[in-house]
Amino acid sequence: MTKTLYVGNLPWGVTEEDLNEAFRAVADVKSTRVITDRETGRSRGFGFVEVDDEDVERVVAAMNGTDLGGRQIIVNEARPRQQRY
DNA sequence: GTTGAGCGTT
Repeated sequence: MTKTLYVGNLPWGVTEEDLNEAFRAVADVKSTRVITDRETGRSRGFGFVEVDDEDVERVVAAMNGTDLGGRQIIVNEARPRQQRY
């Protein structure tokens, strides 16, 4: 099973490859997704990383607050997509 | 060519 991680506070130039390279050092990254603006195509400055659910806590502990592309990224378990508070 | 808290596309 896999779980999704929310990755925020990203620099504008960061890509899925950057996330993959950064997170693959800590866990087996299933997939990465950087949210880009649907209309303009520019990065929104955050993304999602999918890893094995048993690795989620380790990845958060290892990557949250670390530097990526010059900024300290925010790593946390993502919320369900449908629910919107 | 810009921006800076946030939670993604069917």
